[in-house]
Amino acid sequence: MGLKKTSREEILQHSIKLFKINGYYNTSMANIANACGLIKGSIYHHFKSKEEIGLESLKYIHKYFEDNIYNIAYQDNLTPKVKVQKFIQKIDDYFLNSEGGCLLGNLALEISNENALFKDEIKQYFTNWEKALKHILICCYEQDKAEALSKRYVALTQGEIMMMTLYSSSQNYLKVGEKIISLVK
Amino acid sequence: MGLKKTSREEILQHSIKLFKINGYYNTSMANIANACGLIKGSIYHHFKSKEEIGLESLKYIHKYFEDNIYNIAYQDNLTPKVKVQKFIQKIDDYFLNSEGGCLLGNLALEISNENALFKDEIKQYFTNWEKALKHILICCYEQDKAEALSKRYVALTQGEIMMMTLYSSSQNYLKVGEKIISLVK
DNA sequence: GTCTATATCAAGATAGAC
DNA sequence: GTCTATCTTGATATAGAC
Repeated sequence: MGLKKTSREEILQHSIKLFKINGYYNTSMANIANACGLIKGSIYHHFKSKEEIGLESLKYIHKYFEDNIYNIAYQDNLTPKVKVQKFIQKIDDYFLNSEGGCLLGNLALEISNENALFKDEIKQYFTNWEKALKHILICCYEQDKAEALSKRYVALTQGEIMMMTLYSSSQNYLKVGEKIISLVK
Repeated sequence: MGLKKTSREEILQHSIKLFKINGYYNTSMANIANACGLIKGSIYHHFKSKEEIGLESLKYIHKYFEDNIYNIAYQDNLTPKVKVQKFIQKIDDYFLNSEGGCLLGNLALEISNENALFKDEIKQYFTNWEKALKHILICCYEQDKAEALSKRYVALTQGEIMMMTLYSSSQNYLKVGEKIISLVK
């Protein structure tokens, strides 16, 4: 058994958890290193700066959503009803098990004003979320209506994640998904 | 004309703006002092710590909402329709002119996990917001429905503030208020 | 009430040994 | 790839002169 080599991905996963729960500025390189069983200097072998870790963390989550959730909307062998059910199911699986809520939503409020790269990534994440949902809803609604519904439900989901985190209760969050599913006949 | 004496309130107003736009941890005592035309050491004459400024900032906003917005719901000389119109109008006036969005929403995601005092204040702010809206909606809906609608609209408002800040567009935010108003006949 | 000056600590980051 | 050690900066906070 060789010695454990810490991978970039492993560092990102620990970073994501810390950023979500404690925030970006309130998470130090020492905190990240400690979570990985390293000391802070060692992290710089894998990433050139904290900002790079932050941006890669956002991209990592974004890619997960693209590959596992948004893509459901474009699997045109599925019926719209099945699509929306799978889509919501995957989103719920993620956020009901995500301590600290939504990293991209959190950082949108914490630092998107300060960092254009972070802001662009976060905007793309939300824009593509809306696009995917719209692509499902287009089955039952005209363009403008489908788009308006999608935007509203992404915003509402973020608002409910905020409340779920604050009140430690998933009750109202879950109703959002049910409502979206009911929009598709 | 005597020399300007900096008041606690003046410091809070500058702090609130900085916290909203740049975040809590990313705003330093030096930033706050600079905005007030002081140097950082001087702030400690007015507040004993940054944490006290943070908590007082939350309470300051919360009190503004209580005294100027939530109270509208309890002015029982007004009709429900007028109440909801004034209520929404005041909220829109605030957030459409609030660079950086909602301080209490922002700090809910940035640090409520870290600071129980902050978290309690933020929860009270949202709970009282929901209660006030429910008190208006109770004219047209039964208890449970009024409460569910209130919670949903507070969450949606926070989600739309997030999107408004991110995309620099108030279009979707404004539709939320229209929808709430239309709920009351 | 504000200033200068400073104490103390923790942050991000780098160099070089192993 | 990880470590020890260190550099530099900026953070919160305090003491005491004016």
